[in-house]
Amino acid sequence: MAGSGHIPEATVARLPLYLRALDEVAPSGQVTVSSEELADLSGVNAAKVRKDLSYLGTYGTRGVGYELDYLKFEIGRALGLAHTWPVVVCGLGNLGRALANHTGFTDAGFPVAAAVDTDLDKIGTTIDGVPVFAPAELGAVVSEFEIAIGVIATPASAAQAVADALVGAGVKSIMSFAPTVLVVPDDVELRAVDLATELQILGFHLHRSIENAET
Amino acid sequence: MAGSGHIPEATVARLPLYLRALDEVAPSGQVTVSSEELADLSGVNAAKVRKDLSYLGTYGTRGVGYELDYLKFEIGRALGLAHTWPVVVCGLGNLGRALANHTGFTDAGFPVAAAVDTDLDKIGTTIDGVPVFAPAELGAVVSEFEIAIGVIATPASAAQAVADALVGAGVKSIMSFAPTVLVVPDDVELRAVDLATELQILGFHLHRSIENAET
DNA sequence: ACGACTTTGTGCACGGCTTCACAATCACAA
DNA sequence: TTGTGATTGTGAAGCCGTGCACAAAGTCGT
Ligand SMILES: NC(=O)c1ccc[n+]([C@@H]2O[C@H](COP(=O)([O-])OP(=O)(O)OC[C@H]3O[C@@H](n4cnc5c(N)ncnc54)[C@H](O)[C@@H]3O)[C@@H](O)[C@H]2O)c1
Ligand SMILES: NC(=O)c1ccc[n+]([C@@H]2O[C@H](COP(=O)([O-])OP(=O)(O)OC[C@H]3O[C@@H](n4cnc5c(N)ncnc54)[C@H](O)[C@@H]3O)[C@@H](O)[C@H]2O)c1
Repeated sequence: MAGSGHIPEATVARLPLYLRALDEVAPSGQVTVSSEELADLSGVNAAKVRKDLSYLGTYGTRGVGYELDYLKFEIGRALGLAHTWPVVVCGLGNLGRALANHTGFTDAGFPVAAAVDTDLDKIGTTIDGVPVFAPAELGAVVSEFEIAIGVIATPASAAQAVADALVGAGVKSIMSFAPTVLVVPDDVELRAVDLATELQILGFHLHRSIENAET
Repeated sequence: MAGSGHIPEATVARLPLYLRALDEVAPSGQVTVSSEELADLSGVNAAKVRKDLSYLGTYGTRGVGYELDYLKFEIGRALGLAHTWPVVVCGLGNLGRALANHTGFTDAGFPVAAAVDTDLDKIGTTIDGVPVFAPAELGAVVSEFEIAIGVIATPASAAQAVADALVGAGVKSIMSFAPTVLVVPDDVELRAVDLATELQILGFHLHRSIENAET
């Protein structure tokens, strides 16, 4: 079964974890991995690992496990890892600079090729090897650097306008750090990373455990 | 029904969104909000909003909507927002500094009270108003500042050791940015924010839409 | 060649989340 | 007081993801 059919979203979200786990095993010279081992390394259930991999059409060998190199290749292919997707960072403030300076993204195939900011002092300069442009130049930047992904790291008040500009420039994938609801067309993939919300969820659990302790 | 019973995790994750949406409405002088309006502002389905709010035991008025101030109070109470939860940032590199310098966390009730780092040049100094300590001092720091949440922004290779140290110091909530699997006891709440994985998920969709276009 | 052992692939049942649809309920005007 | 219009609260159905459990299928030692 399985094969190149539809891959569930939950599975897609775990594929990068498997890939990372495999990279940790590789140096050991090991040739195969069992679903159990992969499960331990990636922090998920072994049955889930097997079901996930079955969606790729990747077959392991019963009694042995999965061939390491082949599995890495298959997961990488499913994720489209052969391609590199250049990123533009919008808003080079505290967070934007940290992102631009991060080498891990380039290593994963997502080089930060350019940035845009409204700050006149930054426009025209190169920060951490990343050239900075004015927002008005976004369209040209997207074509020039073949930008595939836009990262929004501006204040929340500017986020929707930046998102609109990215969409207008033809960008189909956006990752936003701005704590606000963004509206984008259906064919644009939006992932919102909301750190304050993450903290509030932690706060909720802290709060509740205290309440329960008092009871 | 409902009341102070168990609140589903999915609902908890949306409560901060509602709170943010309500803060946007407040200045308008409006007294009540309908579930529909709240749904638009927070980007979720109206029925979901009503069901979520019903878990809080917060009752709106049929034909009218929810009283704004009362709703804000109730959601805030459910999230434990009365309390402030001091945070320690572990690893003051690119990302750690951005986090430490971010005012939004303090505003939301999560002040960055202290940081730890192995860099001898940083230990003993104050960066962006945050005092920096050596990892060995973590236990003392946690008691001294009544730390409730630990944020891990060290290289992945050090993340598990830092997590262990946080757990050892009695911290029950951890937010990690390190791209690695962390193991913590059951009574410790761990939220892993993996930006490279987020990008890879976007990459997957880009990859697939290209594939489909070719077919 | 064969049996013992290992590990995969998946059918199935379960639980949680989402969404629809609508009766119940309230405000308010006449 | 009664009718009208609006909006909530929730039962029920459907969907998706999880995890168990086990037959199928391979390896390996003898
Ligand atoms: N710093 C953090 O650790 C952190 C944490 C969580 C969330 N965030 C969110 O990330 C976003 C950025 O945070 P920050 O701390 O880097 O803010 P910042 O104020 O340091 O930086 C914002 C940058 O965006 C630029 N900018 C403003 N309007 C712009 C526009 N229209 N187009 C392009 N650039 C524009 C500014 O010039 C500035 O350089 C905010 O929405 C913030 O809430 C930040
Ligand atoms: N910078 C980013 O935008 C970004 C994006 C995604 C993920 N991350 C992840 O976040 C983490 C931090 O990234 P960064 O760019 O800030 O790295 P960095 O190298 O700039 O900073 C790491 C900091 O941690 C300190 N450190 C090292 N070992 C430590 C220990 N045992 N205890 C305390 N402090 C220690 C170092 O002295 C340094 O200051 C990494 O795991 C990285 O993969 C970063």
